[in-house]
Amino acid sequence: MWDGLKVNTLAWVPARASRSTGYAKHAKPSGKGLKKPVYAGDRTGKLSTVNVPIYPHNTQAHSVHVVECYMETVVAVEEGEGNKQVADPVVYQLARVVGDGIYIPATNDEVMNAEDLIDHKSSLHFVLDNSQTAVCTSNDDTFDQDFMPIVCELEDILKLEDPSTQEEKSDAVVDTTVDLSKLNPQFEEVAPSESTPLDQSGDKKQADPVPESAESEPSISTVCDSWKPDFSKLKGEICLDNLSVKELQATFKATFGRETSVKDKQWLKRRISMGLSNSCDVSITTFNIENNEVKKDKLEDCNNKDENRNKDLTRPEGRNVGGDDKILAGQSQNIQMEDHLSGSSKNMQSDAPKRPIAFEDDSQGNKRVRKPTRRYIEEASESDSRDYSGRQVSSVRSSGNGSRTRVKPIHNIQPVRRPLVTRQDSLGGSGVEIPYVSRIRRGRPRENFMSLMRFQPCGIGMATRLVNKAHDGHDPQSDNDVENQELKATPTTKWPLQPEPGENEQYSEQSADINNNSDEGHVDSYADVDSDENILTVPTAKGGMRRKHHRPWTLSEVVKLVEGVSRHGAGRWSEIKRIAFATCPHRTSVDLKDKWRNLLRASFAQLPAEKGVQNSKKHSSIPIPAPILLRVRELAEMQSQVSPDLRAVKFDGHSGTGRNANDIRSGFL
DNA sequence: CTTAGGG
DNA sequence: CCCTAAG
Repeated sequence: MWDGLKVNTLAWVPARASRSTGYAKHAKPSGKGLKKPVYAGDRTGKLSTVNVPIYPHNTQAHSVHVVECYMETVVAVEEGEGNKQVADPVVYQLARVVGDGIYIPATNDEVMNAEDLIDHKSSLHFVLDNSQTAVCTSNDDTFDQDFMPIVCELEDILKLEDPSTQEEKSDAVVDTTVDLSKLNPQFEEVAPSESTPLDQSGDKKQADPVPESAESEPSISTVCDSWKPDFSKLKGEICLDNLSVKELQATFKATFGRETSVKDKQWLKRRISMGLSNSCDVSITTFNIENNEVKKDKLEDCNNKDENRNKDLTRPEGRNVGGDDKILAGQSQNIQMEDHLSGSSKNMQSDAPKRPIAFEDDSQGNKRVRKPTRRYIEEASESDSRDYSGRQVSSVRSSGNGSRTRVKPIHNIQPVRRPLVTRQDSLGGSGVEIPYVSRIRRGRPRENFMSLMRFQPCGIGMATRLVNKAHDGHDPQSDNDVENQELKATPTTKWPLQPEPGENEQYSEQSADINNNSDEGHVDSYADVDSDENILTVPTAKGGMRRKHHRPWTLSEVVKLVEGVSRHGAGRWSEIKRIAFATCPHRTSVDLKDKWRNLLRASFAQLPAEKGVQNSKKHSSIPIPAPILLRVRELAEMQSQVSPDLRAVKFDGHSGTGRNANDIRSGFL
């Protein structure tokens, strides 16, 4: 058990949290140096804790609370430490041991099946790995130290890679993949055994809050069967069943952002539904708490499972078990509720005075006021005093020192090589050229980029390519010798066998391509895009130009985002980033915010039409399925972040009033 | 460092 | 996406 990891086993391994927030901070509890392994949940429902030993200091059991569970990641906090640990969840990812301490990110199938098999806890147990040293040859000390996988010994998982054989597997194995509920503790109580969600909305409320492990278990495939049509019933009308292989492939692409050559309908459907189920199987807290009673919001979740959430509040164990908000919000939620219940609306009152007086009367649109940005001032001023341009800018830059750490050193290093790079000032068409100083490095700072990606399925591909790229033509802005060296120096061999780079998303064509010997070789049309350094633009197929490191959002990313917002509330971007996007080193919290903003627009823009599964725009970006947009809209309304005019279109009375329980940061928007 | 907004 | 201001 302590002899390290068996080859071909799956393990939950700590993942780096994010590049923006940093691993050490969140995943490495100070002082302890080691993170606790975690187990994701079991079928009996309530389980959100598990006892695991902690290596190497002792083998004493430790409890961990699973607070979040996404497809490939599990987030947990140490149990019983309440307050301080809530802020420090640890993210674990499923990985496979391929030998000699080499890990590769779990494939999609593995993830799915692990989720599935995890339910049958009899069939798995966890062991701690003491073979860190073998595993971690990295230079990243935190990595070495922190590596502590838990293993699910599930050999059979390995056999599930072949889509063609999957079809022959028992339904129990194959079809449950959609039912994330089993993996995520918070879902345990909400999985309806049958009946379509749309129908449930009424009864579910009064439904007996008995754990349905007993009922739902035998009907796994029922759930699934009913789920698919259900999904098609959603206003979005995605009906995977009716789609041809071609269409399924298209949907797959839309969902995961890449093509697939798999022709297996079942396989495609599974994958797509899984990509989407993240959003639609998820229960959302859409209720308001008023006067000590839970009032369901008018808004309905995709599957209307939220009703079940109400039960959580009345159920005794609910508080202890609740998967998401309840734990994450944790203690503060109690406070929140106090506020709500006491009717003192402390939030509002205490917040209001703090607000600048100028905002007082701006009941709705109290957006932050911004004075003109420095850039704007600069550019504006430069447009009429061109001879200053050089010095002015640079002086301003240097005055803003500290915050621009990524610019300054570069200047110091290579001041001469870029004597005068200029860009066209777009301001007012004046055509003034101004120094390009501020654009030297567009990418975000790459703090330990490589080590960061080591555990990121989504990063591997990029990493590999980065290394390759390090040799080819330096772009004009190759002021990054340091980085390049770093890249070359760092052996990208941590997950060497991962032929499936991509974006960590819920796909893995690995199996497919291997088995089909597929014609379509290039699976990864997007991953290249983000090879960083290439700052400029690349020609796209349509002749347009696209920014080089623009990485289109995949549907599943969108789904994750939406889900994240639903859990943590819009605005908690770093939180969402850390938890839901732990496996996506790109996508900073800012990105999330931006994307959400776009989704918001999209969701309301689409309102009038209210038709069309996938807006048949010729947008090169992926179309957002209507159900998702719908949910975005719901969340937006829920969190009263709909702009007034848009809101007018939708609801009438319910606009700015009710702050729901989900809106933890009520009083400020 | 994080969030909000403008570009 | 990028950038910056404001906390």
